[in-house]
Amino acid sequence: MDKRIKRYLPMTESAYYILLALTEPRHGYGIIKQVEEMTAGRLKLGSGTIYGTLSKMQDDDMITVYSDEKRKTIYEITDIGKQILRLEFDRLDELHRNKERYKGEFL
Amino acid sequence: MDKRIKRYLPMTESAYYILLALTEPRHGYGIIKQVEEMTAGRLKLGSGTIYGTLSKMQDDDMITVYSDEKRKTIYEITDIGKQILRLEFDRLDELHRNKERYKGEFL
DNA sequence: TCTATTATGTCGCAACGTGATATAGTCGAG
DNA sequence: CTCGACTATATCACGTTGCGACATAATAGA
Repeated sequence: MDKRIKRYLPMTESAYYILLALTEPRHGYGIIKQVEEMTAGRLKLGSGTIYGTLSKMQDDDMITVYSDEKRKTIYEITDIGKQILRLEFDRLDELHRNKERYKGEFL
Repeated sequence: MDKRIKRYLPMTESAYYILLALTEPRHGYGIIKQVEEMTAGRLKLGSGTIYGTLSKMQDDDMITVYSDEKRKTIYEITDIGKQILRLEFDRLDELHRNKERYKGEFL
């Protein structure tokens, strides 16, 4: 596992949901709407957040620009992106386990 | 729910584990060791991280300084701190549910 | 025609994590 | 009794990041 991958962990909530929204190729605005749906309206991503994160992810080969139809830019997750997402899944599992283990102390 | 609380969500991994380590009052170094144990050595908090986060949390009444025995400073979680932690638990539940729901698409 | 929605992009600020650095007490091995 | 390892706390500067604000424009419907 190289440094490029490690740099992305822990993943921010925004970055995590942006990647998770890419179950299928989507354009920026579609990602915003998908994340809103996944979080029941809780998380509304600002344009600076998606387009900023998206171009950073592109630099790091986590996503590719899929196509340009009219003025839409379609993003697609790469194998590297999937790999990082899976590592984040593992981290989330750990967080979840520790939550279950200790939450009783804080009720 | 006031702004003071909302400002802490989403919580960073470091802040989350620091609070979670306060199941009982602990001093800074004890928190570092407890977090290391909870994460099986994965997360080693730097001194800048704990003492920085700890004094910020103190400013926001999430923790209180419990006592000074010799040169140790003991930190204890407050009711506000517990409240924020519980909201973070809820957010983590949502993350976990969405992970379970979509992870199949990335294997 | 006007307004809401879709759609993309940039800029600067504030916040955060962290390593480096400094300081000092304790305790066991040699 | 000395030396190194570990315990313990604290501050500073640095780079990265998230994100709101702002700008721009096309499209669809009222």
